[in-house]
Amino acid sequence: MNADALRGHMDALLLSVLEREPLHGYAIIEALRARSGGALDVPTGTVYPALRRLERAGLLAGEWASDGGRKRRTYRLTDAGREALAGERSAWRSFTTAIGSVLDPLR
Amino acid sequence: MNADALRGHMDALLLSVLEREPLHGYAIIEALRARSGGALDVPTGTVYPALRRLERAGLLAGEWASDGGRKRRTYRLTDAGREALAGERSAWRSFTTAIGSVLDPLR
DNA sequence: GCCTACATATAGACAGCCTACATATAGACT
DNA sequence: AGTCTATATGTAGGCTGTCTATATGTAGGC
Repeated sequence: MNADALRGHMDALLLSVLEREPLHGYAIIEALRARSGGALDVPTGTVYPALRRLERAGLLAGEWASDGGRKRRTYRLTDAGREALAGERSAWRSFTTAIGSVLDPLR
Repeated sequence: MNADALRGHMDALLLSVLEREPLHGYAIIEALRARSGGALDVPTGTVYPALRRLERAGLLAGEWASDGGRKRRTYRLTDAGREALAGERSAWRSFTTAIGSVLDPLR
């Protein structure tokens, strides 16, 4: 997976994976890998700053928790995050339609 | 259309639009707009540098021509460009499948 | 003369994803 | 005890490609 291709779609991925249940960063990375069948292997240096950014934007709410000795920062979708996710989904459809109509010779 | 979303897909778009016939930059922009039903309106400051980049990479070959007093630089796909286009198409399918599998709740 | 469409090009800003590094706990194996 | 792997979070700095803004010039309509 080319790095640049992800540009601008990271937010949608993070919001989407948090739709059903709150997760912490590491679990999010695993969920992305699992859901994509291994195609998406996003480095920590991408995810953690992105989560912070989304939290600052009010789309996520983060909270520290402890499981044994390990500290985890668990993120959940805010209401604004849920709205943003709907927008991202819509944007994704427009995006694939637009690029697809150029790339796909039969259309 | 969000600017960042295009990242890493510009090459595929440009190669694809040049697949059938050589075109000059301005015509490429119009072709992208037409094929996408107006969704893709790529600024000149994006296209011209990108064409140069693809030419340096050996995927396109550019040639100056004149139509009346107007100078045009017409680009055509090289063999390497045709191969690259096939790779871009394949990458695009992988990409949409991967992202789609995360974004689409029914899958 | 002025405006729009056609046509190309560059400089500099900006954003976000990456690599690499730093830190720390838990558990398995030797 | 020491090592290794998996778990878990985080930052600094680099890279690169898209954008905005600007510049230049021709052709044709009004």
